[in-house]
Parts: sequence; C-alpha cells; structure tokens
Amino acid sequence: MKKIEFTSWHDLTDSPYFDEASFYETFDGGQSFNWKIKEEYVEGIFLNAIFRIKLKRNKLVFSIPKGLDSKTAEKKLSNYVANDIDFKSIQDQLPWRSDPILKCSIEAFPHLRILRQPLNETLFSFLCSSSKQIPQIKQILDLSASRYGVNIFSNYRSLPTWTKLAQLAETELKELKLGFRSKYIYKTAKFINSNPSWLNKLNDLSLNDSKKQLMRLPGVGEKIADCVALFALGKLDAFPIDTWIEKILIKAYELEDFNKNQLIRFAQHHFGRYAGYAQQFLFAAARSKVIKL
DNA sequence: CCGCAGGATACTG
DNA sequence: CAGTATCCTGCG
Repeated sequence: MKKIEFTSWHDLTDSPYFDEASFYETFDGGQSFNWKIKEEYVEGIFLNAIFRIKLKRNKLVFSIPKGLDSKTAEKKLSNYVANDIDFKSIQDQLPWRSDPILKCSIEAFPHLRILRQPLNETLFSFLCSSSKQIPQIKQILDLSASRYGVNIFSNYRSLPTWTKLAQLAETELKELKLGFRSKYIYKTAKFINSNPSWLNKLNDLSLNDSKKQLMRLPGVGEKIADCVALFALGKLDAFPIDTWIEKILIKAYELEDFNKNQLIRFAQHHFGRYAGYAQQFLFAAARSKVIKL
C-alpha cells in the first residue's frame, strides 16, 4: 500500500465564513457522517474525491491527494458547502425576531450551514442511521466502505454504490453490523437497481412529493425522508423531527399536546420556507446545551 | 400507542 | 466485572 501524499493547503474561492463552532457542527453535527475529525483538519470522501478541510482565518482551505486536479476538486467542494447561497438572507428570513429560542440558537452557531450532499450516499447513510448514535453510524459506514466501497486512491474507499449493494446477499449485509437494517438496505438496493432513474427524478419533485416517494422504500419513515430531502435534495423547508427536536418543541416551545404531524405543521408554519435551517440551529443548540431541556 | 429490533455505551451492584 | 438500563426510529 503506497503512502499517500497530500498537496499544500489551497484557499477555497468564495469560501463561506465559519467560526470554529459552526464549522465543526456543519461537518460533524447531525447532517453528515462523512467526516473524520483529526487534530488539524477534517477528512472525508464524497463524489469519489478525497478532501482534507480546515479553517484558515475563518475561511475554508483544502488539501487533496497529490496528482489529482485541484480545480475539479474545488468545484465539487464549492457546491458541497453551498457557497452560492445567500446565507445571510436565509438566516434573516427565519423568525428569530419573534422567537427568542431560535435567536439564541443562531447566536451560538451563527455560521452553521446545510451541506449539499450526494443523494445516493445520503440515502444509504440515513438508512443505516435509524436507532443508532452518531459514532455507531460512522462505524457501520466505515465498515461498508472498506468491504464494498469504491476504491478511490490507495486505501481510501467511498461508500458502496447501490449497484454494488444490490449484488450483495442479505447475509453479507448483516455482517456490516446493520442488524435489522440489513433487510431495508437489501430491498432498497434491489428497488433502486430495477428502477434506475427513480433516484434522480426525486430532484424535480416538491418536498411532499419527494417524501412520498422516499417513504415507499422499506426503512424510510418520515424522519429519514425529511433528512434525505433536506440534506441531499436541497428542500430547505424539510423539518426532520428526531428525539432532540421533539424534545425542543415539546419543552422549550411548550407544545406538550402536539403529536408528530401537528409538530411538523407547526414547524412549517412557524419557521417557514427555510424551516430546515431552523431545525439545524435548534438541533445544534440543544445538543450543546445552549437550549436547556 | 406499544413493543420489538440490535449493538454500543453508560450505569449498578 | 457481569449484568442491566438506555439510546434511537421504522414497523406491525
């Protein structure tokens, strides 16, 4: 195994601005399981490319394996961090003026953003995520990549493709510590494989229609459908309700008598077209104990 | 609305 | 150090 060498640090053109807390919450919060946290940088693979990323004077700088085209890599990264969105305007359109809980959440992570993650990888990751905590999810994904992933460079492997997954036996999936999720992955892989254009068509649908489609898959309930819609389909009005968010709404927003559907409807009315961003701010704030529950 | 699924992690005795 | 509770979400 040849030792891999990385380039020196490149500035990312038009990089978003990050403070330290927002940077780590963006790359290692609830939205992505892709990044390994090292002393000096975070390292991860997406779209068949390997990246090291860190902050330099509040902007992103990146390094890739030597010998690869840094312009191509830079384009991928720019899109991944959504450097073209008007982040300030999105933030300003959230109802923080009338919502002190949201206001203090945003103040704690003022530059937290939502990444644009590849659809196939995001669907796989979140199918693996149900009833698991983040370190365990990362472990499953690591194991899946090292066994069945695409060899990118040296010993770096990306997550397995759906085509590859469709070729695996259910017993082989079980060995990835997927537990009862192996059945979901197995059936979903077969479905995607026999409906090759199905995944990409999701991009053209509204939030509700894309969720309906996603929830046809075994193992995809409303929460996971919302995550995929928000993190991979760019539906910024999606509002995934996990146990943290549920706790926040019930306790901090005092919505004791609301059921799941009523909570989602409340969130979409109250937070509006960028409800997904509100969700990320609240989630980060609750986990870091900025909001007390 | 409840209980199960499963593997790690955090407690208890 | 063995045993037990807890976490977490789709599904029947």
